[in-house]
Amino acid sequence: MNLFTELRNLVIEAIGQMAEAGALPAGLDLTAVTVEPPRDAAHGDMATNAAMVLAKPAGQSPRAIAEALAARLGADARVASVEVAGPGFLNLRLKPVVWQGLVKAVLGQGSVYGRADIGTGQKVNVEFVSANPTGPMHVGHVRGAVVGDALARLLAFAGYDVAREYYINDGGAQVDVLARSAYERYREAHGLEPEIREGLYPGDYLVPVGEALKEKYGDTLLDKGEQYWLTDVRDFASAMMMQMIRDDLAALGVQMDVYSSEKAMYGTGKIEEAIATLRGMDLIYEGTLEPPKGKTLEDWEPRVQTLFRSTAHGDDVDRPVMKSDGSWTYFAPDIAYHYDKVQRGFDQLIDIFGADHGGYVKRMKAAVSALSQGRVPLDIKLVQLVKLWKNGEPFKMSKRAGTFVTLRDVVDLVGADVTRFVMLTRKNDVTLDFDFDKVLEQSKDNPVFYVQYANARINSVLRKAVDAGIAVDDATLAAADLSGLTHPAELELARKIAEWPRLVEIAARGNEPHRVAFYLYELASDLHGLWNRGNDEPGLRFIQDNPATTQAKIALARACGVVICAGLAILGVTPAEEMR
RNA sequence: GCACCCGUAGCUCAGCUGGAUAGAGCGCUGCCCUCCGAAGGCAGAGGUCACUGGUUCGAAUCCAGUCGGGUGCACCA
Repeated sequence: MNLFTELRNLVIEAIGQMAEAGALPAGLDLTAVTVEPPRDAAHGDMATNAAMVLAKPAGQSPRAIAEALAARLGADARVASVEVAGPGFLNLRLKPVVWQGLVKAVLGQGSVYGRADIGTGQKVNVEFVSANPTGPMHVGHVRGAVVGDALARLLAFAGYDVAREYYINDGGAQVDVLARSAYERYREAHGLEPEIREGLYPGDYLVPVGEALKEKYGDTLLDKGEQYWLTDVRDFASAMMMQMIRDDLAALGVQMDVYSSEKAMYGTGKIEEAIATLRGMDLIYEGTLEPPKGKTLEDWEPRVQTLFRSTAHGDDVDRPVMKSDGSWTYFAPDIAYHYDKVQRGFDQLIDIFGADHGGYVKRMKAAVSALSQGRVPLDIKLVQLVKLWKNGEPFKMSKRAGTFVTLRDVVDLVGADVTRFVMLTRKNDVTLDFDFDKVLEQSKDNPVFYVQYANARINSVLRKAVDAGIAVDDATLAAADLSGLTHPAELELARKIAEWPRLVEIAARGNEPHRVAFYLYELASDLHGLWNRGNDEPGLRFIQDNPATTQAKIALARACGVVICAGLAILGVTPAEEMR
């Protein structure tokens, strides 16, 4: 049930009829014809640009087309009035019965209302977080985790077949550092003084790892050279770190479908295969890169390396896949990993990166473009920094991890629901201020509270109705007589509810889950507005003396609640049944 | 030097992939609670959409350039 597509179909039909009648040329391209909510409510319920879009190809003036089209649209049973406005807009007003029907439809469909099928079952892979398994997740990861997860939920709601994936960066030097750091904690567990040298990870989250190592290996690793224990300790420690990360993600309500390991790709031939494939396309060559300009590198010297001709696919310079010593760069397994995703049959890939990886975007897109022969689009969302505030000043905390604020710190302080919602109140490419005081405030300034409060009010009304002996289950409400819902304030709320499917489409097309958060705020605002008007106009209150009237009004409130819950589900936020 | 992101009300930010008189919250100003739904409500002021060109019926939105701010720039991950 999407009123906007229904009305657009009406417009398209009318244009077709005009073409048949000879009033318009046949075979016009109608893709640009839109039916949208006008920005100004005074312009009616819906507006179409059809006349303006068709004027040129039809060789007629916009107003002439608009007048003729208006006559046909006005004949439809759903349309109350049509007017030509401005440069050729057609403003439609719909009859109250249309909005009443919408409320019924929402109640009938329940949580699937708004579910779009723009995905048509296409397989999408959303890769996010992908933090190094060297410690607990910190705030910097939280935003990426929330955005990725909400995006996955949004795309699933929009009809895509979504897989959430985490790429474990366990193949590089940083896990060796982890192993050495854990080894010191292992020595510590034996009562020896740990030597946390410069460059090792000092966080005390490694203390339990040291103890676990002691439990497993006893003293057999003590006083042995690194070559004896590095591999084992590394695997052991990174596995423990991954478990911790999984727990952190779970605390945030994020569940991955697939964990892929970088290390696991070494020795399988996958990297070699991916590079060979590129080589077969003449995109791999031996060469020397120019030194970067404007940035002085003291130790720069020309080196012959194996390079990927990423410039052939839109990058600025070619990128090395092999170091001068013959080992792979980080980029090589990442190419292989993305190649693997392509081979697994995904129709679309999405990566969520931290903004500091912005320089990596073009080469990754180039690689996917080459390896999929342009078939699989890769969208990379860069997630900007989160600045933490408390008591009006930048917030630093070092509970257990050294110098950074962990995911757990944040979730423990404000809860997963608040964390998630607030992280989605900005689009991804803008920095976000996270103020611990404000996000916990119970007032209108706080969007989380505001939306939750709206849902709580709706539930409160439902409970009161039940207490009064009025049946308010969805089936009853959907079948109730809603003809009493005619007040402009009530229809305005219905209008907002009608926008939900449209919003889902827009948000999903742009991979922009934050739009859902903003929509919910607006929807809550309309609900609160209607509620407040009940103060002055008792006739607008949801609970009335007449049970039938009450049912009609509650049907509207309940429809609003259905959408709030659906929206919150996409954000991964639990709806509040009541406020405390 | 190059690339990417950002620049919208005093502040924090939305803005439907090109639509009409550019919106919201905070802050500010003025009204409104003996009571009936006030963890508030109503109304108002506040804008050269960084700047300059271009594309067209129409630009905050697309393109080019300029100016500011941020980030990243061989052999790290």
